[in-house]
Amino acid sequence: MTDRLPHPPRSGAADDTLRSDAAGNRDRILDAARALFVSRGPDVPMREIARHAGVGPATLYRRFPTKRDLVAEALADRMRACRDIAEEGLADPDPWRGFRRVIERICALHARDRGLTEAFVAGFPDALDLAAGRAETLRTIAELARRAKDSGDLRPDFVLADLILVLMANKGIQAPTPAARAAASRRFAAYVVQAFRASPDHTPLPPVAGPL
Amino acid sequence: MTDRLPHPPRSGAADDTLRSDAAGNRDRILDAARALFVSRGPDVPMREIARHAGVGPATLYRRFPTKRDLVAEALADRMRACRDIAEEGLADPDPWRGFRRVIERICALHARDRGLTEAFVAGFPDALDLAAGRAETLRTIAELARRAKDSGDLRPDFVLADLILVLMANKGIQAPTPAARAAASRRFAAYVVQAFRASPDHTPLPPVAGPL
DNA sequence: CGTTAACCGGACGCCCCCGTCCGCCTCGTT
DNA sequence: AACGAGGCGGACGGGGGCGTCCGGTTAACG
Repeated sequence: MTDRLPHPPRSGAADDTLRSDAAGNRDRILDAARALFVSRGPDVPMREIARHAGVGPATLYRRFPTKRDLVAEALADRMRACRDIAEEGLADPDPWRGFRRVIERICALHARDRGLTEAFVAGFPDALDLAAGRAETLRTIAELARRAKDSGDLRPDFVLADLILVLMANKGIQAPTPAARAAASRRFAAYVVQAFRASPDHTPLPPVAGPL
Repeated sequence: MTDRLPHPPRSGAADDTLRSDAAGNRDRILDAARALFVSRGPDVPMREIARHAGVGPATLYRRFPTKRDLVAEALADRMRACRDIAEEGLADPDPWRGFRRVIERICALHARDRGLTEAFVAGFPDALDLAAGRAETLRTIAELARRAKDSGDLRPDFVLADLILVLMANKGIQAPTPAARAAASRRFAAYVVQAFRASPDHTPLPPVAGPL
């Protein structure tokens, strides 16, 4: 109980006390995972990622015991991109233009790999990095939405859950090639922006949650 | 070549020269398939459907050699419902109101079971019944859209592919319970209607297909 | 340059799903 | 009542993904 451990219990963060080959493999695994998530969706077998990275399955599982760990690490920078997009939108002097660009850019980002959308929708509570990034992004967008409502451009009955709704819907868009999917998502985002825009005749929106 | 066959080559339609127990089993298989497609999505294993119907796997496979056959037969009435919805919309004296109702009702229908959406999006060329129903539905909606554009209520840059886009997006909507999914889809459909409505400031829409 | 501990990947066993074959059973008819 | 064609479901072999163990290998350090 009182023994001093030869290695301090590795904190959750990426341990940089990794042997050089191990670190290289780790990076290659992450690269392969990112590439495959984009090209073949988030359901690629772990095996496939390992093969593509040129390592054995054991190495992959040792470094990332569960697929969620791998996804979390692989998607960390995308999540940061989401945060940046939201903050750039908030920085726009015109709240509505900022909001609009946020919708367009986030849809485009999420059209690239759907794993990010899953992280956003489910917001899995493990993977703290992702959850934190998600929360901060949503907070920023909420503030942006408030300002856009105040300026009278965003419809007042918009709620933040509608953004999740749009991202889920965006995830459903399929196309034979990544380029086609991007184009379809772009058009979809344009429609969404139109739908969110305030309009003199505001037919009331159905409630977010169904009747209890 | 000139022999008269004891049984005429069974036409693609459901053969009614089926022994009574076989017919009963066939119906129970279809009921089980419909129920499971709704409650657990279109990816339920064939085994599960057979178990739920109280028959063995062989019986299921004998009656429906491929899963696509089963899906086609199970979804035939939903597809008919789509057709009816479209025609009722076309019958509405106000084209825009008809169009709007078609969007709402078709989204609701497709929110119930996603298998129908797959049939609509992919429009698989086997399963002739489904393909025919899909084609007729789309033709009717195209005509309705033309009228709604003429009346100035539907934005002129709407194309029929946008309906497919919306259905794909609708398919992406997830929720813990069927009721919640229905509610979310309802709200989504309302947004879509708003997006499709003609507006004085028509910011140009991104093209349907991306740059070549 | 030698030692050692960490790392590597091939191989294993498990489970689930798929599609098919075969011996028994049952409906429909004579 | 008895027959036979058609139907039935249990059982089989194949394939693929998953998560883990172990003997060989290699980086790191004295």
